Amino acid sequence: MNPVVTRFAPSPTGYLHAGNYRTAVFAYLFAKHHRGSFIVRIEDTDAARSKPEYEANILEALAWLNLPADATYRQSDHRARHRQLLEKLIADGTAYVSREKPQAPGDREEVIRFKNLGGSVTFSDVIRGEITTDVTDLGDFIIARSLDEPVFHFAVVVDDADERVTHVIRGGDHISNTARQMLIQRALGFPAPLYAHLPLILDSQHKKLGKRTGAKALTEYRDRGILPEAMLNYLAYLGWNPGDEREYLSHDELIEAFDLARVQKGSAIFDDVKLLSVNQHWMRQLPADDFISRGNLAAPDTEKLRKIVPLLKERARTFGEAREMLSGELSFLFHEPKLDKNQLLAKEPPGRPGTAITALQGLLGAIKALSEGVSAEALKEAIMPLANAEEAKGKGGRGAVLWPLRYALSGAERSPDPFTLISILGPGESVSRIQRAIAVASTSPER
RNA sequence: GGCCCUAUCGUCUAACGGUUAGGACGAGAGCUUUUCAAGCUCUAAACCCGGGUUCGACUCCCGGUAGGGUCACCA
Repeated sequence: MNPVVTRFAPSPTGYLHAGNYRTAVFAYLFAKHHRGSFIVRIEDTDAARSKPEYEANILEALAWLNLPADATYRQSDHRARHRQLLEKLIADGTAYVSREKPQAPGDREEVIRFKNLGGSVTFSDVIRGEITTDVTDLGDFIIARSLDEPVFHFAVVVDDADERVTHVIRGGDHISNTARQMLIQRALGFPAPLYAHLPLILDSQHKKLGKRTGAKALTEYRDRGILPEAMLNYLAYLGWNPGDEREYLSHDELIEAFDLARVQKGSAIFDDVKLLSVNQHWMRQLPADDFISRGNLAAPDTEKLRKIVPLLKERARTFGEAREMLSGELSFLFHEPKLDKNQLLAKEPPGRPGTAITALQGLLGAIKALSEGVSAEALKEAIMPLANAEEAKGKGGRGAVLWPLRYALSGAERSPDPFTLISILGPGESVSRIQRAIAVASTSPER
C-alpha cells in the first residue's frame, strides 16, 4: 500500500476564501490521519494573472492555520517536464498543434489540442460514488497555449502523477474537469489517483463562495482576532463531523478523527455567527498570559490587564472585540470615569433623598478594611449584608446601595458587578472613586 | 439551455429499515439576591413533494420540484 499523498493546489490569482481553505484542511487532515504527506502546489500556470502577493498571502494563511506542508513548490518549476510530455503527446499523435484564428484578446494563433476520441469516462468518487461523463462534446480541448505554457488540466495531471499523489481532494466544482484530466492521464500512461470531490461552501446567498460574493481572504479573520485553532475547528466541521457529539476538536484531535467517509455530500453555508462562538470557546481555553499575547492586548496597566482577562473571556467573541472593550466600554478600569449626578442617584428610593450618599459612606468603611488582592466572592460576602440591611428597610434597597456603588466605580450604566470591579481596581482606587462620587452626590443641584 | 451533483430545525449536522427524529450555533422564556455579560434550566424549530419496495421507511428505488456546480487559450 502506497503512502497517502494529498495536495492543495491553489492558484495565486487572488485571495483565497474560506471554502478554498476548507479544502486544504480536509486534504491535510486526511493525509496526516494516514501518516502520509501533504503537498502545497502553487498553480501559477497562468503567468499573466498570478501575483507574488497572492502567493505570499496563501502561504501565510496556511501557516497561520497550522497546516504545514511536507513540500511546497510552484507548478512553473516543472516547466521542462511539462514541455517534455507535451512533445511526447504530439509525437504520439494524441495531441497536435493547431493553427486557428484568435477569438478573444490574448488568444494565440497556435495552440496545442488533445485529440479527443470521444466516448465516456467513469470514475468512482470517494465521496459521491460513481460518476460518468460523456466526453464527446468536449471536443479537442486545449492542453497548452504553447510548449512552455501548459494549461491547468495538463499540468495538474503531470504533477499529480510525478508527486505520486494518491488522493486528489478538491472542490466539487472540479467534478466536470475530472473526465478530461483522466483522458490526458491515460494518454500519458499515468495511473489514476483516487478522487474526492468536496461539497462546496456557499455564502449566505447560497452561492458558491467567490471573489465577488463577499468572500474574504482568510487572513482577514486572523486580523479580526479569530484564533487559528477556532478557524481550523470550524472549517473542519463544515461538511464533516466526527460522528459523535463533540463540537470542539483540537488540531491533533481532528487528525485523529478525520475520515473522508463522513464527509457530507451536500454543500454547506458559511456561518460567521457560528464561527464566532467556536472562536469564543477557544479563546476561553487560553491561560491569561497567552490570552493577552495572542490577542495583542495592550493597556496602560499590565497588572490590571491580567485581572481583566476573565471579563474579556466572558464578553468578547474575538480579540478584535476584546481590544475594543479595553479602549471602550471597559476603559473606565484604567481611567477615572466622569460621573453624572443623576445617574448616581438614579436608584434612590422615592422620598428618601440622601440614601446614596449614606450608602457610599457606609461602603467606604467596609472597603477600607479590605486588603489588596481580595477576591470578588469575599467582597460580595462583605458588602451584601449592607445591601440586605437596606433591603430590609424597603423594596429596592439593595439597588439603592449596589447601584451607586457600581456607578461610582464605573461611571457606566452597564458594567461588570461592583464586587468584580473592586477586586480589579483594588481597595485604594475603589475608595478614591467612591469618595469622588460622594463629592459629586453632595453637589447642590444646578440650574 | 446541455451535462453533472445535492436535498433532516433559520444554520452546521446525528440517524446508516423499527428513535418521543438527537446535538451544536442562533432565537425565545425563566432562574441566578442592582445593571450588563457569563452561567444554569426550559421552550419553539426539520425529515422537499409524489409514487413504489417492505410487516415497517428520514433511511432503498423511480419520477417530480428546488438548489447548486460546470460548460475558457482561468484555475
